[in-house]
Amino acid sequence: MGRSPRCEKVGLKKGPWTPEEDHKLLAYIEQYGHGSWRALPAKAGLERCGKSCRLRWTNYLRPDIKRGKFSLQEEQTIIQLHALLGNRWSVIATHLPKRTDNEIKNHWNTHLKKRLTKMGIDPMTHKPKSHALSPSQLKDVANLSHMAQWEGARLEAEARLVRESKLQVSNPFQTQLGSSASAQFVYEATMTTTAPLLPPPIQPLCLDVLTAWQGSWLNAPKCNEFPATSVTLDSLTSTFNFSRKGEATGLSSNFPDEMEILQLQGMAYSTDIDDSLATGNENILLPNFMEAGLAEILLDNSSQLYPSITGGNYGNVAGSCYGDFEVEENKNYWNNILNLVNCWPSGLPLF
DNA sequence: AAGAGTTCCAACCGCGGTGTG
DNA sequence: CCACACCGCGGTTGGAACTCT
Repeated sequence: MGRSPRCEKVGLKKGPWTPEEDHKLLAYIEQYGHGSWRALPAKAGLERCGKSCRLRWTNYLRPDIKRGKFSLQEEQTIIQLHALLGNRWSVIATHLPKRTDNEIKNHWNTHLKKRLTKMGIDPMTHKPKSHALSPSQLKDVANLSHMAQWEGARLEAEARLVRESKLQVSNPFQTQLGSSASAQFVYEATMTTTAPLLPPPIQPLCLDVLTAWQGSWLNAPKCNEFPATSVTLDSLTSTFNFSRKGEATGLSSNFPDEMEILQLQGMAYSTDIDDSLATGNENILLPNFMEAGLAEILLDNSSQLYPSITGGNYGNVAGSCYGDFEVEENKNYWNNILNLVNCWPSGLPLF
């Protein structure tokens, strides 16, 4: 059966979009919705193939897209979800409000992958490089990888449910909200606009695999033994101190965006942020992964904080034993992934 | 100032899944 | 069941922008 060529028709334009083309596409979709992408270019007066139009819309013109730098919170979420899901960018994008899968994929490939590599973590497996592990740890890692595969499959299935419920939202412009809307929002929108047939969003179970994973690290032999952790598994929030906007550990300068995300995700924080900033009341409850070491590790000045990572003399990377900093980083790294799941509020689905 | 090297990201390509007649 | 068309996804690329020497 041969697949027919798509964008190869003679006369169809390729390459960068002009403002005029953008305007045509935007105007058409706002008025009529995209409908069939195949038919859209002719109707909209564009000399492009439908596929090119779809890409331009979903990755650039959609009104709910946030552009610009990724916040630290977003980067953490990407890394944590990538550890569970791998390169399933569309699924990951459902957890990053206003970000497209293409943007996330680009950011991963150009920034995050390199930073993980520098940390001595394999960006594809999210495991420390194997030469640093003892045989018993390697065995644990193998077992837990198997469990993580199951967990990833479950999360992906839940993401599929969300996508399916989105498709049932009747208003075409609501469907254009696409990946940015939280599952709860989609569920509510669906319940108010279509027949009440959908089940409520699924509340995921605790991610036992990662608890086990962490347990394996904490029971590691002396050489790689982690110091007593300050982040307990059953502590869903922790006291987070900061002096003012952007100066806190783990918060980048676009602080309001991060709080917006936390609110979207239903994260608990006890004190009104603005009041705290104004009055100097600095104790605010935030999910504990916000204060963990990964935040600092991922900051661009990590080379000063962690000289061993970026070529300094600290630690013994070449041998079988990590330096204390790197051991701590690996522990925090997995704590963060675990916390992403454990911190998820009971009222919101993870996917 | 200029050339070389690097980074970044919008856009393209091709595959697989799914719907339809 | 088959053939085909459409859509969405992940991988890759080309060139603009930026940085370094």
